[in-house]
Amino acid sequence: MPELPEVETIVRELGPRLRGRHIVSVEVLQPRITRHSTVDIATALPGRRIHDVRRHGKFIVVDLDNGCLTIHLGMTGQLLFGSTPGPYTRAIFTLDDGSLLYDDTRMFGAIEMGSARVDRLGPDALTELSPEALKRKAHIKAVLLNQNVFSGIGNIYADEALFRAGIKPTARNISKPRAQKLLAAVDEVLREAIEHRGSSVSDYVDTEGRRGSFQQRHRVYARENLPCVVCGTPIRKIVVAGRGTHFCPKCQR
DNA sequence: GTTGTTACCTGTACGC
DNA sequence: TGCGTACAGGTAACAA
Repeated sequence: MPELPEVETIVRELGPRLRGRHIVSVEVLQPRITRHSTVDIATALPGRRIHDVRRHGKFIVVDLDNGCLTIHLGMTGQLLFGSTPGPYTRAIFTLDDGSLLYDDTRMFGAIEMGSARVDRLGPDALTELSPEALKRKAHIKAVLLNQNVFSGIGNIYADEALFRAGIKPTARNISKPRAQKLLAAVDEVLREAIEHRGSSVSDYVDTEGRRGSFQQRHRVYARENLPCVVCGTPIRKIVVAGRGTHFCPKCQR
């Protein structure tokens, strides 16, 4: 499931490969993936030149000579160079020097013209964040997952950051010192994950089909009933904000 | 405006 | 082996 570190890894690979390239044609094999687009990308994109590729939260933004294209990988989206189309290929971008496939088994991802959805997001989680933004009544885990507060954090890194900060996922209205500690943990865990090219938990791979390795460093996520790496207490799993949530009942208060 | 719940979607794991 | 069911979690839409 691509969160900020996985998308950052992909964007770093896409940039050098796409900058300056021209889009020759686009074939949309599954119309559902363009459900958010008010413009038909198959007719709008051919002939356009790619200026740059950047990221905001979990969104990939491809800057063109006449606007931009936004890609969200959802749960299972993949962008692959030099790959053969398969049963889950949802779109094929033919460029002047090759092709780029968009594969997505569950089709939670989306491709659209413009940046309407990106414009509504909160600040990127890797930028300077204000602890005041975390001052909310909802469970702190739900606050971290709220992309309008700040964008890029998903279920894995929310659990990992809360563990490092020693904060229980169900805490509410946390104090400023605790919020500052949490923001530092968010920054630390995201940067560490980027160094390891993200976490490959289900089927995340980069543009060359390679897996990340940060899942080997998870301290709580997907470690239910295993001993806490700090105190040995079994890691518990509960549901918070409708998501599987892993934490150490002793280390996190 | 804020918060919580549900739907969408399909592969995988599990029990029978 | 084959079938049915639960689960995983990204965002959007809806209800309270």
